[in-house]
Amino acid sequence: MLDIAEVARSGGLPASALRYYEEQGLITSIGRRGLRRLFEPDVLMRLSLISLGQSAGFSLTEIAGMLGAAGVPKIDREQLGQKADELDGKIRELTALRDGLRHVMTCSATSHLECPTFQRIMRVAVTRHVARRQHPARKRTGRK
Amino acid sequence: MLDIAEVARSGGLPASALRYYEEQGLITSIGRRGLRRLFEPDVLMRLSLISLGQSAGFSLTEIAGMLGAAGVPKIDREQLGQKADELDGKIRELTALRDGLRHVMTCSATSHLECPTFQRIMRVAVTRHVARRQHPARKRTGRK
DNA sequence: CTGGCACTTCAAGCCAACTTGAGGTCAAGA
DNA sequence: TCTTGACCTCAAGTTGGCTTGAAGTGCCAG
Repeated sequence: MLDIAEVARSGGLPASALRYYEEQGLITSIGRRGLRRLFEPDVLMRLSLISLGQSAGFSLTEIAGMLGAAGVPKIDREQLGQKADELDGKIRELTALRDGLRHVMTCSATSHLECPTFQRIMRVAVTRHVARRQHPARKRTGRK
Repeated sequence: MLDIAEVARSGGLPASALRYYEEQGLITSIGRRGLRRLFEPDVLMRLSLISLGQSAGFSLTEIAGMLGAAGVPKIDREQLGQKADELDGKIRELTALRDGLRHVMTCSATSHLECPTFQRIMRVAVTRHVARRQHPARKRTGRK
């Protein structure tokens, strides 16, 4: 059993964030010592996954969905597959974007927007991206 | 020359967003017809790149930096390399995350947090991720 | 038993990225 | 010429993900 300060320290985020996550149902405290929340060590793994999910561009709500509301993995397999496919698309975009950046570093066209190699690289990413914008896999709150 | 409505239509985003982007220096209108902004067709490519950058998790400010403030690609090569490296890391994380999701779909351990295969897959992503959180490549406004 | 300090709650604030609304302008068609 | 409707500006509102501040509580040290 870890108290909130320990979780905060090992998890690398402020206690306020932990309270917020609990409020949002992303983590659960397993009891109290006095006022202080107590967590199982498990929560650290969960925090890592949350952080990972965030950096993958998912909202806390979506992450809550993937993790299962209360530690229970009541996750819908089909939905998971969808997420995985979304990630595939994103990965390909990022790869193209990265290649684009690397190309710009070494190519010395005055305007990269006119460099054919750059255009070719970017066209891949952009068309994929636009396609996904037209058919959003599921509701997205903010504009992508 | 495209008027704002045409850009909005082809670019797939509302005119309000275009005005906002201009205000933020991400795009430039090349004149007015009456009150109405006019843009060069170039702006469409720029918009795609902006959208792409956003989906890669960069802020509008960072994107402005990469694109060069005013169409000029006054981009610092070293900084670009850094961005590319960041993307590499992110790509590896997303790949692991995707594998994790696909695994969860097919593995029927009652709690995935206890399934060793899942743990192995996730450990890769998580450790990379945590490492990057400890040494943030550069200032990040929002918490990752 | 008495502090003190780290925790607690709750409300309000903050930033990014836009959107919405009120009130204004102006080119183009009838 | 005169209307009309799509644009304009500027201020304020919205959402997500937290942080901050004020006021309270309770374990542990002394």
